[in-house]
Amino acid sequence: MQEKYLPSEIEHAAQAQWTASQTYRARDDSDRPKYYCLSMFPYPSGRLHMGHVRNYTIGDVLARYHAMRGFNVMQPMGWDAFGLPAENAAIANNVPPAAWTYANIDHMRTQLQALGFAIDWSRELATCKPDYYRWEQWLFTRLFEKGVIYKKMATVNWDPVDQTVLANEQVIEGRGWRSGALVEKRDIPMYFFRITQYADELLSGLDNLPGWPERVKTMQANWIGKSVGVRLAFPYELDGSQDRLWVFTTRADTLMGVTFVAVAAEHPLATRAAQDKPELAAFINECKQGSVAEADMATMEKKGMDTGLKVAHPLTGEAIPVWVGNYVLMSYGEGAVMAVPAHDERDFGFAQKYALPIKPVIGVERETFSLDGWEEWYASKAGYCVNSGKYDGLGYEAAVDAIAADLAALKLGEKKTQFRLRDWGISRQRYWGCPIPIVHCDACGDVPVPAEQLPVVLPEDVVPDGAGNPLNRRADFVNCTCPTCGAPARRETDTMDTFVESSWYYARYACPDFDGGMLDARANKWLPVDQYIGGIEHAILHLLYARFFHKLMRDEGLVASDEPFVNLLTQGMVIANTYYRETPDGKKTWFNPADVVVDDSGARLKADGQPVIVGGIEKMAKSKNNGVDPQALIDLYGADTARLFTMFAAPPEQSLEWSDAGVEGAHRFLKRLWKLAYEHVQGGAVAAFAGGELPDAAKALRRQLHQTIHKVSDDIERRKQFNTAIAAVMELMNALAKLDGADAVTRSVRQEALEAAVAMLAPIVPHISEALFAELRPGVAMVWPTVDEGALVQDEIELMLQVNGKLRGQIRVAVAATREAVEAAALASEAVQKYLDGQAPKKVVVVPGRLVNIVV
RNA sequence: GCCGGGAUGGCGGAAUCGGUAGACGCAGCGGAUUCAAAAUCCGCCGCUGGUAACAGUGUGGGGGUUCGAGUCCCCCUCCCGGCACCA
Repeated sequence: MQEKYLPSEIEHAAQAQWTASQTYRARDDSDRPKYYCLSMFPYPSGRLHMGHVRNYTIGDVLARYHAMRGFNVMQPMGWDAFGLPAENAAIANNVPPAAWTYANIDHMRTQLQALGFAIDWSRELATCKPDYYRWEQWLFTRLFEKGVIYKKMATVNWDPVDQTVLANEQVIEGRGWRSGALVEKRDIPMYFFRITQYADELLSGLDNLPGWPERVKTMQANWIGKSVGVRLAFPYELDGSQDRLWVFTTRADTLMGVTFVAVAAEHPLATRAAQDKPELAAFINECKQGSVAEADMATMEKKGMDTGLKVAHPLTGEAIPVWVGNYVLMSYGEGAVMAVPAHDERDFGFAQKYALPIKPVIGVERETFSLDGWEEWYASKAGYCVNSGKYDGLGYEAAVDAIAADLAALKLGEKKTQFRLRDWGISRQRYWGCPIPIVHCDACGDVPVPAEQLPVVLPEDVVPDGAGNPLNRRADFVNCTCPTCGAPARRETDTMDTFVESSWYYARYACPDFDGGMLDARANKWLPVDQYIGGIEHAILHLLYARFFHKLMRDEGLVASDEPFVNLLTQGMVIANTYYRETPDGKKTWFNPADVVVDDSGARLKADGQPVIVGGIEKMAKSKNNGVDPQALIDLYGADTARLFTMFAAPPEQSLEWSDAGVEGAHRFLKRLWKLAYEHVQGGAVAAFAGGELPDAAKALRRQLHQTIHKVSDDIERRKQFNTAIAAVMELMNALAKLDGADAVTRSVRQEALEAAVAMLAPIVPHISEALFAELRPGVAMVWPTVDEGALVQDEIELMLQVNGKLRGQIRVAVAATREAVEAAALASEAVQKYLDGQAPKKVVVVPGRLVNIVV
C-alpha cells in the first residue's frame, strides 16, 4: 500500500477500470429492482460551474448509495443543446452554433468524467441531433392533428433597429441589448400547446406527489392559479350595432361598486376609440413600448386614458366609462377588467390618480369606510354587501350566487372557473432550435410534415448575425413542396422553445437508440424516474412542462404512468458575486469572480488593477459570467476532494454562496483517512470484529460506529442531507484516531470501523474509498454496512437538569429508571437543591431520555 | 408588484417531533516537532463581566403562546429564486 494519498493516481486508475468493465451500464434485463436516478441535463455553455458539480454530485451520491443497496441503477447524462447562448456565441465569434455546441459538449463530457460520476454513457443524447428531435417533430404533427397544438397571435418583444424578436433576457431597461433601441410589443402568429386543457389534472396531480417538496407544489399550484369567479358582460352600442364587453372577476360581490372598466391597449374597443381620438392613439402607442415580461408590466407606473366610450352596467344599466389601462394584459382573461376602486388596491390607486369615483359596497362590522383605513379591509371576503340594493346584507358567497343568478337570467354572465395558467407558446423566431414541422401552402394552409418525411433537418453550417432568423434566408431550407397537393410551398422557419426538448428527454434515456418510434417498451420498464435532482429555479416552468408532456405521451399511448418524477430534490442555487463595467452607451461587460480582487478599497480587475462595479450576488450563469470553474479545484486536490467539499459545504436544498475557504479541510480529512488506514494495514491482516467481550474503550467506539452507520444511512436515504452524514463520519474518524491498543481484539474493532467508514464514504468519494477498501479487504466487494443493534445498548444515560427552563446541571441515571426515580434523583441533586432553597417545586416536567425541568 | 424560500459565532454550517444552541469543518490564537519553513500532532476559541469557580446575555428586528422557542403564531426588515423568449 502507498503511504501517501495520491488522488490523481488513484482517480485515473479507478476511472479507467470503471470504463473498461462498464461498471455503470444500466441493465435493461436485470431482475433486481430498478432505481432511475436523473439529474437535470446541462446546457453545454462551455465549462462546468460549481452548480453543475453540486447537482451531479448529489445525483451520484444517491445513485451509488442505491447501487450499494442492490438496486439496478440507471444514471444517464445528455445535453440540452439548443438555445440562445449558442447564437450569442456565434454572433460574437463568427462560429456556427452547431460547431460551438459540439466543442462545448466534448469539453464538458471530459470534465464530468474526471469527476468520476457513475454515469451510463452509452445512453448519452444531445437534443440538437436529428435522431432525437425527429421524434419531437413527430409528436408535434400528431398533436397538431389532434388540436392539442394550434396557432394564434401572441405578443413578443420587437427590436425595431435590429428587426428581430428579443428574449426577455435581451431587453435591458426597456431597450434592445445590442441596438439600444426602445423595445416595442408586436403581435405575430405562433403555435401553442393547449396546456390549459390539462390545468385541472396538473393541479390535482400534485396531491399524488408525496415525494416532491411542498414549496415546489405550492409554487406550481399558485402558477396554475385556479379561481372560481364570474364571467360577465357590459352591453354597449357602437357604430349602430349592439355588442358586449366581457370581463372575468373573482369578486362579483363587488359588482355594484364598479365605477369604470379598463381594457388592454390592444383591445378592439381601444383600437376603435383611437380612430376618433388622436391622443388616445398616441397613448396606445406608448403602451406598446417596453417588454412583455410580467415583472416589468407589474412594476411599471399604472397609466390610463379615457376612451370616451361608455358601456352599460349589466344590472343597473348605469353608464360606465371605458378606460385603456397599461396594466391590463390582452393575453390574460378577456383583456378587460371591471374596476372597483373601493375594494381593489390597484383600482384604488388608478381611481385616485385620475379622480374616478370610489363607491364602497362592502361593509365590515364596527368599521365605516374611509379612504385612510381602506387597506385593512378592501380585499376582505369577510364583509357583507352595502349600498347594493337588493343584495344588501349578503355575505361573499351568497352575494356572488345571487348576482351570478341574476346575470344568468339576463344572459349577461355565468359562473366560471378560470386558470391563471396560459397556453404554452412554443414558436421562436430563432435559428438554433428544433424546426417546427409545418409547411405553408397557399392552397392547403398549414400542413404538418408527414412522418415518413421527418426529420426536418436543421442545417448546421449557419452563422446567425443577430438580425432576424437566418433560416429565412436559406432558400434550400425554405423552399419545398406541399405534402398534400405537391405545389411549391414554404417551410416554417420558426423553431421550438427549448423547453420542449427538455420536457421528454428523461423518457428517451430508456431507449436512446430506438429508431422505430419516440419510445419503446423499455420506457415503461424504467419510468417513472425514481429520483430527479435539479435546481430550484426550475420549480415551475421546466417541471410543469415535463409533467404536461408526460400526460401528452400517456394519452398517445407512449407511457403508462401519470407523472414523470416520483421523488424530486430541488437543489439550492450556487450563487456568486457579479462584477461589471459599463461602456459610455450603457452596455455592460461582465467579469468572472476569478479575475477580480476584492479588498477594503473595493473590487478591481486583476488584469489592469482598475475598479469594477459590484453587481450583487446571483445564481451562477453564463449571462453574468459569474460561474466558478471547478477545474482548478480538481487539478489541485482531485475529484474526491471537490465532491466531498461540495457536499460538506451546505445541505443540498439550501442556496450556497460560493467560497472555496474550507476546501483544505476536506482534503485534510481524506489524507487523515488514508493515514489511518495505512497505519492499520501496516499492522497486518485482521478480520473485522465478529463478537465477544471488549475493553470499555473499544466497546464505546463500536457503539459510536453503529450509531454512525444508523445516522449516515438515514441522512442519505431519507433526509438527503449529506453534510451531516460527512460530519458524523469525521467524528467517528476522530474517535478512531484516539483509540489506543494493538491487541488483536482492538485491531479487529479498528478493522470493522475502517471498513464501514470507507464504505459509507464511497458514494461521496468513490475513488479513494475503492482504493482503501481494496487494501482493507482485498478481493471483496464493498457493500453498505449494517447496524449491529447489540452494539447500541447502553446502561446509563445523562439527563439535563433545568430550573425554570434554564440549564443548571446534569445527572446520570439508569436507562431503565422510572419517572419517579428520575424525578427523585433530579430533586436530590446539588444543582437543583441550590435553586430550590428549601421550598417545594411548583411543577416537575420529565422528558424521558432528555431532561428534567423544575419550576419553582 | 405577485408567488416561493432564507437569515444561527470572524466564516460555511449543526440542533431530524417544542427539550443541552453552536456538532463537524474553515479561519484565528497558544504549544509540540523542525536549523527554519511547509506538513503533521495537542490545546483554546459566541459575546460581556470575573484570575477563576461562575454569573449574565445570545439564533435578522418587534410582539405573543409555552414549564421550556433557533424551531409554533402575528407584524416588520433585508437577501435569494421564479414571473411564461436565459436555461
